[in-house]
Amino acid sequence: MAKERVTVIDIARAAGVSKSTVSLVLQGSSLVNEATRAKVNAAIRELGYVYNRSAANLRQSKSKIIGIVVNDLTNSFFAELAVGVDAVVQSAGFVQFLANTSEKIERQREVIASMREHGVSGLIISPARGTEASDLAPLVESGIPVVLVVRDIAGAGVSSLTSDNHAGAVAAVRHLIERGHRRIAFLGGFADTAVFESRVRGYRDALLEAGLGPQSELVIGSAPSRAGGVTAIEQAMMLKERPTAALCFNDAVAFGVCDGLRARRLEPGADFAVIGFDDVIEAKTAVPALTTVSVDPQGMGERAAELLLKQIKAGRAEPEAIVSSVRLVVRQSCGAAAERRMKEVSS
Amino acid sequence: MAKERVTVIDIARAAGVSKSTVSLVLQGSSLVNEATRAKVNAAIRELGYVYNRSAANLRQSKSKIIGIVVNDLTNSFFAELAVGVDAVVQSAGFVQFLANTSEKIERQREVIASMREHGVSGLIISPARGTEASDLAPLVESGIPVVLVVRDIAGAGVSSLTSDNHAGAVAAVRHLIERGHRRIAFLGGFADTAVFESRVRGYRDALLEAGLGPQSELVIGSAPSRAGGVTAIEQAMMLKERPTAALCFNDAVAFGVCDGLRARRLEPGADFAVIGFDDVIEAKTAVPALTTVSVDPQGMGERAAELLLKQIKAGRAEPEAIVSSVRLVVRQSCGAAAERRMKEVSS
DNA sequence: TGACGGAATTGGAACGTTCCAATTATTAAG
DNA sequence: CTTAATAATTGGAACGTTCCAATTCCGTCA
Repeated sequence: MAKERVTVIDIARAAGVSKSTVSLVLQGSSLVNEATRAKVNAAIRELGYVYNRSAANLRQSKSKIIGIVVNDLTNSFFAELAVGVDAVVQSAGFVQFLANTSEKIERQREVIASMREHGVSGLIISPARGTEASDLAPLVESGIPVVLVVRDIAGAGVSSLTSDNHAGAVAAVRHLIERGHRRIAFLGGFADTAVFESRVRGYRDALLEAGLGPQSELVIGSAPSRAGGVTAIEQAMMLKERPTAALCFNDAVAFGVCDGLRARRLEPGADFAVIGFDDVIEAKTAVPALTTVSVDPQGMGERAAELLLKQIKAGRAEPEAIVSSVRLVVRQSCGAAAERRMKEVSS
Repeated sequence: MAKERVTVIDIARAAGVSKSTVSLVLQGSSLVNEATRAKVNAAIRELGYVYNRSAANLRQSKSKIIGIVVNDLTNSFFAELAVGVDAVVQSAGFVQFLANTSEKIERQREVIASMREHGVSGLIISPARGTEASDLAPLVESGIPVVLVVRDIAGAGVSSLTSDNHAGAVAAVRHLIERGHRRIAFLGGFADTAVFESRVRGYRDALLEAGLGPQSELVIGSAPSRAGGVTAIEQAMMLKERPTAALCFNDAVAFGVCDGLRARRLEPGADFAVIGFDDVIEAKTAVPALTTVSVDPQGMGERAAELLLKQIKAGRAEPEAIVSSVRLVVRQSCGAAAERRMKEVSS
């Protein structure tokens, strides 16, 4: 029962042609006669041939693999990003090699090395916290196209695709100010990331623009998770002057903030306004539906993949830094929808 | 700047040894002298050599890749499963090839074919809805070790790792009955899956055991998502005789049910008892914390990977069907924790 | 000194594909 | 019927590694 591997040579023999012809058929070449193509395909089915990509890769010294490395797959933002990438990558005839680093630089180094050994033709990386340009240097020198996504790294010399975090935060805070809020917190996230930095900067700028001084005690970091959101809002509610609204680092934190609010018998959307960031799928269906800055992770994954494929096709391309625009999606959790409904009725 | 690929031969030349010796070093063979090993390693670093796995795979006709195909990566249950697999697989020196089928049989066929072409040494599959034994036949005939996870497929002739859905459902429903509930609903999930079938069977058996007749109108299917949970509970509340408690198909549905309850000004845990299934990470931190049947997706991923690695090592092993036990984790959403606290105080 | 044995090293063949240049078959034109 | 042009097919080399059998090295013992 231990079957020998069937190779192009076996197919060739069965179909009465040469291995070169079989190879041509495999590649869908137009050079081969329709009748022989049929014969060959029949033999392939007959013998249960499976293509050996290792051999092909070796010969052509290139593969149809693209690698994607994410820092936290259990965060649904990144899971969605990955499925976005997968969708376009596979429809371009590539296959995706996905690795999760759990924010560990060392693990990231390993998986990138492993991907290079497998001869990926390109890499999409959402770098782990603390990744520096020097960590990526050997990779970019090798000339493999790389697209950094979500988190950019200064001086890395590769393309990047990030969201306009600053503008998103500004829009969210302006909206809260319009709704009459004066004490607005920024909750969650690790302070040492570029994403955090730009979102907080947007938050500060919007506050300043409205003449509301910098309220440093209202910026409260935490793990960027649901649990982190709970602790952040608890901390915020310990202040003598409590906030009445919060912009959260991401949607997971925002959900945690809602949880923490309810634990204190406060209803998010009614008693306290909360705005998230990212617009993960659950944001729409949660109760109250989450007002959030839509980043469209899946769409970002798709665009990153397209950018990468373009670079692969073009050979060596100039690195470009794309910042994709975001928009505020107003739902219930900031209390705005209700007010607007009233306004619509009264006008 | 276009660099030539550096190969073992270049290393050999630089280190003044033969390519065979370099190969030995690469494989960590004990045959090679410590001094030469050092020389070779120095040359490897010096020239920036990167191992070509395609060539190695071709020669040895085996790879260090294991494939994992899941039916829905955006569901955090499966994302966690994947990270569990990744953890053990990578510490065994393998690398993970992850693909998402989005429940599409056709896509599943493609990714499995692609993985075979890449010469994976084993496959962990959480099959798409409607997958039949015949879909997997060519794969299992090829002798590649396969472990089915989460969803078993009758007659496939491969190992499987599932959770004890029946026992979990029985435990959950018994708990609700003990708490005094008499009208208990089963909410969410697609009726044509084996997982649904066994959970509902457990639900029915527990009801029967307590002399509560079959309450067929209380079994309400829906998409196994948060949005699905909202619609299911809405439907349940339209009945003339409303339920007072529900066992949900999974945690996502349970969260949706909580949302739907709140939309009707009912507080989950106080006014209505809800129990989930799976115990995803958010279950613990949600408010109210979700009572749920713990399936430990990450642990399941780890066990599936271990099972697969064992089979790969053993060559051809007898297929085994493992059903991993589950346990009811009582938190707040079923109202039990509060009662118990009262009891503890009074006793 | 020579023979022996274990440790370390080595050249060449092989893995299954693709590419290239060359060959053969077919058709069209004169 | 010959020649040219085009279409279809082909054998062999090459890709970078590992494996095998063979060889060299070196110290030890008689």
